[in-house]
Amino acid sequence: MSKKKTIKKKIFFQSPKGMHDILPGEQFWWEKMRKAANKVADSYNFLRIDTPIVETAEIFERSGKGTDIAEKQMYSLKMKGGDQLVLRPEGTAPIMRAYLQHGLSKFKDPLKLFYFGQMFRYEQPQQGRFRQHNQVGFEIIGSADEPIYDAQVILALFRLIEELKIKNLTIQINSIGCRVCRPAYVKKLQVYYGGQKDKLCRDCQRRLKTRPLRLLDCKQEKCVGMKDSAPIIVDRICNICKKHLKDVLEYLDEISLPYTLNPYLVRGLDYYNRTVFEIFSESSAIALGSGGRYDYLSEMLGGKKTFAVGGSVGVERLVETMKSQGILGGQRLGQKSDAKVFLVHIGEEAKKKNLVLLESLREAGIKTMEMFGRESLGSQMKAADKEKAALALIMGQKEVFEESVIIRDMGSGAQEIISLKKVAEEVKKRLK
RNA sequence: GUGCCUAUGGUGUAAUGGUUAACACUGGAGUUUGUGGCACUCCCGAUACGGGUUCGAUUCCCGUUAGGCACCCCA
Repeated sequence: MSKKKTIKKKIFFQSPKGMHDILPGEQFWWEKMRKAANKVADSYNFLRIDTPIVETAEIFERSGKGTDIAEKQMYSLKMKGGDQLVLRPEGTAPIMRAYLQHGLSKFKDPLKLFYFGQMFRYEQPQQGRFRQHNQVGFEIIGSADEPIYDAQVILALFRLIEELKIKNLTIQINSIGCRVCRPAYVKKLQVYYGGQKDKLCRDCQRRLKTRPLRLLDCKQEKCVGMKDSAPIIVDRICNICKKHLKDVLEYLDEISLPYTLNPYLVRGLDYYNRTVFEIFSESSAIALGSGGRYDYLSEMLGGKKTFAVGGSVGVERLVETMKSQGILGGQRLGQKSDAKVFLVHIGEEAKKKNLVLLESLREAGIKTMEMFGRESLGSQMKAADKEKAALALIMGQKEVFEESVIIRDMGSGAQEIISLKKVAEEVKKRLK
């Protein structure tokens, strides 16, 4: 092995597992995401909120009690003073924390908030699952548990995904009841499954105690068969919850959103009550977005009773879906600049003058490209061609002396000499 | 955390238990220091890492790391 090689190997690093660089060639989709999120938020008047990327561990320990997200998948940081901070694994609890901390209930009721930020979960990466990922979320927080808010959150998420031209969306929706009626249902479920415990898969035998609702969406064959005659949650919830669900569905009907009532849908986080939902596109089995009502979260965080509903979409999943559905939005994938003017210099003096020319074009609002590192005219022209420039501005010794520049139409090859003073004007005229 | 599969230049692919690891694209220089597209020439650039078997390993074996898929879980 040569010396050169060993040096190279030593400085070889890669991004941490499950975390990715977003390279220039991909920024196009991300920009599209940001624009779509801002547009939808703006048109429904959701106000942007940003919370720190780290929070006190206890926020998630309380809000995510009993879930893998809070108990196994958090990146935790031990501070010098001894307190524990964690990289946020989800966006809702921090927002509720901010809502309570700043007394945002005084600001507006209900308060509609949205966010776009990074979340961290320590888990095995696979398709659509990363250790660092981005979510866009919408939350409606206030003093009333109006079912129309549930519909509004779903609507906003749905429109956001639609805005990205992702096709054939469906919404799966369910109600998981409230404090009053859910425990009775869970008990019935445990009795039903408990009676035939040995027929269950090993995971489900464990879940029977810890997370009985999860039995309903187990994918193991033997468990799937049993769920058909299992008690159905929407039949067992209390009348108030039933009414709430019915109203949500009616609102969705009113705005013609395509939903399916899925009695087996349950959610990961325990702060949810009543409405839970997930949004899918035809092409993938993983949810693009999800959410639900979380009327108990504020109390779990030590605040007073506050009603809330919210949901989020996974940005990486949306980008992935856009790619797989061939959604490019018209522009080339590559890093081609959209600048149309290429500055070419011949010689040192011309290079200096081009720096000045570049500035005056910038002041005139004209985007330019150049390759100051290249010296030969030929290779600069080649570059101008490759970058698909419409015009080349060529400056040589003669032009420096005459305070002029050659303007060349890259399409026709026609060129003429014009005075430096008139360049900006002429370029603008030609680009029209 | 568990299971299965994978790992060759920046990208996509070849090949081999034995000389200098091949091809295409991309990138750079030139043919053409006052003019691009085509063409031609040249150049940069790789066997993920660490062990083992062997006279010899990029190839076979083990471990690690990373990636993919599935489970768990979840956006």
